[in-house]
Amino acid sequence: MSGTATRGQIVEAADELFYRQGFEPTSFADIAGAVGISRGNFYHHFKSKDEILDAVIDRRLQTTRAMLDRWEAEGRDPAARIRGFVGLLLVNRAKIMRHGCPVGTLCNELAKLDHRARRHANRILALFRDWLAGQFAQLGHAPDEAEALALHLLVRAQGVATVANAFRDKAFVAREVGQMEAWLAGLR
Amino acid sequence: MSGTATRGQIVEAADELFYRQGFEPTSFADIAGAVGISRGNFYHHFKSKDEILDAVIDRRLQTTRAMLDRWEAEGRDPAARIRGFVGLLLVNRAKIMRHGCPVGTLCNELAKLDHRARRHANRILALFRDWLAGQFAQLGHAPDEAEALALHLLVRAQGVATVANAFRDKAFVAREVGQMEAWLAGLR
DNA sequence: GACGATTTAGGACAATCGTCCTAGCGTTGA
DNA sequence: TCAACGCTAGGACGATTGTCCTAAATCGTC
Repeated sequence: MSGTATRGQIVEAADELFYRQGFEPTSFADIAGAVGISRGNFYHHFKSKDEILDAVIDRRLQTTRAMLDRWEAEGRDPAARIRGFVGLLLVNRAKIMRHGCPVGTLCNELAKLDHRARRHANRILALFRDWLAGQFAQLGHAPDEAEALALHLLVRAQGVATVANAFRDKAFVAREVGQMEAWLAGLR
Repeated sequence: MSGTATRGQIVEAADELFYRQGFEPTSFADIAGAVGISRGNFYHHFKSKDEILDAVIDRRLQTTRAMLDRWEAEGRDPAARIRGFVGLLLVNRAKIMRHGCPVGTLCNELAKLDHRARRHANRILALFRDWLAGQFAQLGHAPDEAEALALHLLVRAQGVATVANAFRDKAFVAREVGQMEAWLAGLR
C-alpha cells in the first residue's frame, strides 16, 4: 500500500476515535486496530501522538472550510446559509446526542489537558465564528455586531450539543433549533 | 488522623483535580500528592477509582443542592433567583475560562468514556434544570413551558462556558450574561 | 499500660501507555 | 539483476497506570 494512503487512513481513523472516545483515552493500539496495521508502524508516518492530533485538527479544518465554501457556492442568501449552520444540529443529531459536538468537546478536552494543540483546535471554532460573522455582515450588520451575533449563535449551538449529549432528548434539540430559527427571522 | 477526615480530603482534592484536569487524566498519584498521603492508602477508603468519582459526584450534588436551598431561603423572588443562576457565569468567570463548566465538562467526558457514572453526573445538570423549572413555574409558566425555559437557560449557560473556555474573552461573557438578563426581563 | 481495631506507608503486581529499534518486505529505477 | 528506498511488522524499552498485599504505626477502650 502506498504510504500516503496509510497516513490518510490513520488520520481518518484517529479523527473518528478522537471524536467518539476523546483524544487522551484513545491509544495507538485503538487506532492501529481500526486501521489494521501494527503499532510500531506509526512512527514512520508520525513522530508522536501529538503529531497525529495536529493532522486530525488540520483535517477537520480542511473539511470544515470545504463545507463552508460549498455552502457559499450554492448561491443561497446569507440568511439561508446561517440556517444551514443551525441545521447541522439536526443533521448530526444522533451523533451529537452520543458524543457531543466534535469541535466543542475537543476544545474542552485540550483545555483541561493544557495541551499545546489547544489553540490549533480553537481555530475550528474560530472558523465557524468568522464565517458566521461574514454572513451576518452580508445581512447588513456592522462588523462588531456581526461578530457578537456569530458568537451568540455559537453559544447556542454548543449549549444545545452539551445538553443534548447529557439528556439525549430528540424533541429538545428540535425545539431549540426552532427557537434559533425564529430568533434569526426576527433579527432584521 | 481520623479516617473520615482523610476520606473527605481525598474527595475534595479529587473534585478539584477532576475539574482542572479531567477524570481520566487524573491519576491516584496526583490525588495522593495533593492530599499528602501514600498511593496504597486509597484502597482503605475507596475500592476503586470509580468509587472516588461517585463520591465526587455526590459531593457536587450536595454542594449544589445546598447552594440552591440557600438561594431559596434568602427570600428573594424567583426572577432574582434565576438571575442569581445566570450570575454564576460572572462569579466563576475566571475558572470557567480556564477549565470550562465543572458540570458540563464532566458530563461530556463521561459520555465519551461511556462511563457507568455518566447518568450519575447528569443528575447535577438535572438538578439545575428542575430547580430552574420550579422557579419559572413560580413565575406563572405552565409546567411544560417552565421546563423548556429551564433547558433553554441551561443551553445558554453551557454554551457560554464552552465558548468562553475556548476564546477566553471576558467581555464576551459579560455581554452574553447581559443578553440573558434582558431575555429574562422580557419573558412575562 | 495492654489489646484490638483502624489507619497508614511502601512496595509488588500485571497491564498498558507512548516511544523507539531492527530486520524483512515490496516496489522502483538503473 | 541488483542496489536503494519506502513501508511494514514485531518486539523491546522505561514509565506509569489502577490494584492489591503486608507490615507498621496510630488510635480508642478496657
